[in-house]
Amino acid sequence: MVDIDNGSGSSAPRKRADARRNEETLLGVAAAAFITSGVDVPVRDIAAQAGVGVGTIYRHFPTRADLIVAVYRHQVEACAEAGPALLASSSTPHAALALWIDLFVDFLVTKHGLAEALQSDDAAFETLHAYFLDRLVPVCDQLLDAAAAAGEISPDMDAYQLLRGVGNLCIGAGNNPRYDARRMVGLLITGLRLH
Amino acid sequence: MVDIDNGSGSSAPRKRADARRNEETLLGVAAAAFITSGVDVPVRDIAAQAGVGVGTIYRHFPTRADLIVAVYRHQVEACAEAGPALLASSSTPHAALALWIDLFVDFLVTKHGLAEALQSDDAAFETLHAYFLDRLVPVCDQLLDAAAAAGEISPDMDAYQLLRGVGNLCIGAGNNPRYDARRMVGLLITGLRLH
DNA sequence: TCAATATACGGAACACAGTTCCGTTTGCCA
DNA sequence: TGGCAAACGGAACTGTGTTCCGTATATTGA
Repeated sequence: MVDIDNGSGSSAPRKRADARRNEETLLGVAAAAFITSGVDVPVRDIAAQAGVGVGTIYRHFPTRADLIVAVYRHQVEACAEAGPALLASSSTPHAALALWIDLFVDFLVTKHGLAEALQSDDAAFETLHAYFLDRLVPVCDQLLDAAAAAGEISPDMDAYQLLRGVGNLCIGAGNNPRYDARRMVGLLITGLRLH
Repeated sequence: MVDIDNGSGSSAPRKRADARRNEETLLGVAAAAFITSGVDVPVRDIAAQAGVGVGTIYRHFPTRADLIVAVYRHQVEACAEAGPALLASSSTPHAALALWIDLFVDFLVTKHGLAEALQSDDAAFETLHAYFLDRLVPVCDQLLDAAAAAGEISPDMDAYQLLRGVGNLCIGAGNNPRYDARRMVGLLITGLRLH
């Protein structure tokens, strides 16, 4: 569904040069717009900024979720890859889990509206949901397993549920000085620990 | 902003009978619609169900938030009043806090879309936000103070922040069997406890 | 270099929900 | 019962997502 390559190699028939150029431009403009206006920024605004028609956006990114995924793919990958690394370098699995969750939270709270979109049950965000889950649940699962094996946490904590809870706690952070998502998530992870 | 009385007493000039009747009807229809379609049900749908024009809804309830508050006012009051009662009847302040939060969570997870609306930064939900906060923050504060005084929790937990976190955790509950908001909130409250 | 053609583009048009506004109706009181 | 303030209904306006199709153009083969 989301295919950003095709700059040279790969099998697909290879896209036209203007199409590739537009896709590139759109990714850049969207990234900037997400920062200034949140991921809910109107499609028309992005189109206008990029100097293309709305049709062009929809052709490249059939749903808003596809655009969001494309913009943040690198960062999500980095987060996913940090999981095993932290597990190897931390003093205990629970510490690794806490650090990894911190990474995830830092990512979410700096993306205006992303946490909201991630939890939305709107069908338009299905792809977004699926991508994050596919990529991060296995990593989280690994960390939870390790912590459970070490007897640090109860073995019945589900990775999906934990990520969902953490994502929920990040909603509204970043535009409300009285709410500190990091602190709340910290409490949640503390609560996970056995004694 | 929200005035539902005027059936007889009070000072205001007293409303016309048809107006009072419509308000009553709208509250009933809205309550039913909120259950079947969530608090985001289109205004037109409520109007059609009630057999009135949309203008009539807006006249009685200037914003959707006013309608939601009117529908759930009794339950919120009950929740607020349960705070001191639980504090008096529980074994420890932390236990009272946990029970009270459970009450709040039970309320939220059974109202499709309410938790989302509560955290939305959409200006239309300002009234909703304000009402819940005005009514519940002081109660939560009292419980937190008592628990802190008993040395059960850290004294720097802010009631607003805790309620916000709990509200966030309730988002998406009730339409996702894989996510148990009660469990997540339980972890949060556990994490609050010192040792 | 020059058609021919598939590919991509732009933006008008449509769908849908919130909200406003005003001509019409109706309850109330003298 | 007549007059009027109060309330009503719903058409119309706004903003946003999404679709669709006539037009433009990159690419390719001759």
